[in-house]
Amino acid sequence: MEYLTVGQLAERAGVKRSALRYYERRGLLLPARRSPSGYRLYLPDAVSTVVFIKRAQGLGFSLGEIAELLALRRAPALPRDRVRMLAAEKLQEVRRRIAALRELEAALEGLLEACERSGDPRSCPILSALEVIRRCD
Amino acid sequence: MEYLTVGQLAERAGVKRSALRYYERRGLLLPARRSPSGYRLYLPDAVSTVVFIKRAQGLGFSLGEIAELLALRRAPALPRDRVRMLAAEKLQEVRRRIAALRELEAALEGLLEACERSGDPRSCPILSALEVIRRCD
DNA sequence: GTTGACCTGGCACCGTGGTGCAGGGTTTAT
DNA sequence: ATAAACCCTGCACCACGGTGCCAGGTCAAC
Repeated sequence: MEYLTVGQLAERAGVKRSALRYYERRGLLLPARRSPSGYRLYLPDAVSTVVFIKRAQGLGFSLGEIAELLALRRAPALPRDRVRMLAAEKLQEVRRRIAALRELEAALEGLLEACERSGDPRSCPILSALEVIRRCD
Repeated sequence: MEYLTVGQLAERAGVKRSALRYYERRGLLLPARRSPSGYRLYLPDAVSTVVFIKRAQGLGFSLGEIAELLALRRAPALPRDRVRMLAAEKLQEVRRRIAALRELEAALEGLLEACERSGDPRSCPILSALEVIRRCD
C-alpha cells in the first residue's frame, strides 16, 4: 500500500473524513494526489501532518495559526525564530487567559462566600451582586 | 419619561439595539410592552436586567445559563440553593479551564526552553514536538 | 453482477453571540 | 412639509471548527 485513501488517513490520524476535507479547504493540507477516478491519495507521512494539526490544536493554536506553522515546517530554510515567536505569543495569550479566569474564579468564590454568610432567606447575594450598577469601577 | 425605547435602553445599558432584540429572541428579556405603533416600551428597571446580563456574561455564564438565572430572579420564592448551585458549578468549570490552560502553559514553556537549549539550526524542537507520534500517552 | 463499503463535490446546518441591511412605518425638529 | 432620526420585521451574514446529507461514481468480494 503506497498511498492512503482519505478514509484510511482519517482512521490512522484519529479524525473524521470530513475534517480532512475541511483542512484541505482551509489550506492546512495540501491538495492530495488523485487517483484516475478522482480519489485523494495521501502519502503515509500525511499522518504526521494531521497529528501535527491535532497536537497544535491541543496547544491552543487556531487553524489559521496552524496553517502558518505548517507553512514554516515546509519552508526550505527552517525559520526557527518565527516559530519561537509564535509559541511565545501563544504562551502570553494563554497566560492572559489564565489571569482572566483567575479573576473570574475569585469573583465567583466571593459571591459563594457571601451566600454562605447571608442568613436572610429573602435575598440572594449572588443575584443582587449581578444587578447592582457599580458606581466605582 | 415613563418608558424607554429600545435605543434609549441600549444606550443606558451600554449595548446595541440589535443585542437587545437578540436577548428578547433568546428569552432573556421578556417581550416588552408596545406603543400603539409597535415600538417596544421598557420600564426603566429593564436597565438593571441588561446590566445583570452583562455582568453574568462577565462571570462566564452563557446566555442560556443567564436565562435560567433571570428566571430564578423573577421566581416568586427565591430559589437561593439553585442559584448557589449554578454559581458553584460555574466555579468548578472555571477551575477546570484554568487547570487545562496551566497544562498548556507548561507545555509551551517546555517547548520554548527546548528551543533555547537546542543549538542545531537545522532542527526546530517545537515543530518536531508537534509532529512526533507519542507512543506512551 | 450485484452488494456493500468506500469515494466525489456541493451545499446546508450546528452552536455561540451577536451585527447589518432592506424595505418599510413613525416621530421629532425645523 | 420635509428631513433626520428613530423604530419595526425578517433575513442574511460573520468567525470557529467542523458535521451531515445528497446524488452519484468506484472498487472489492463473493
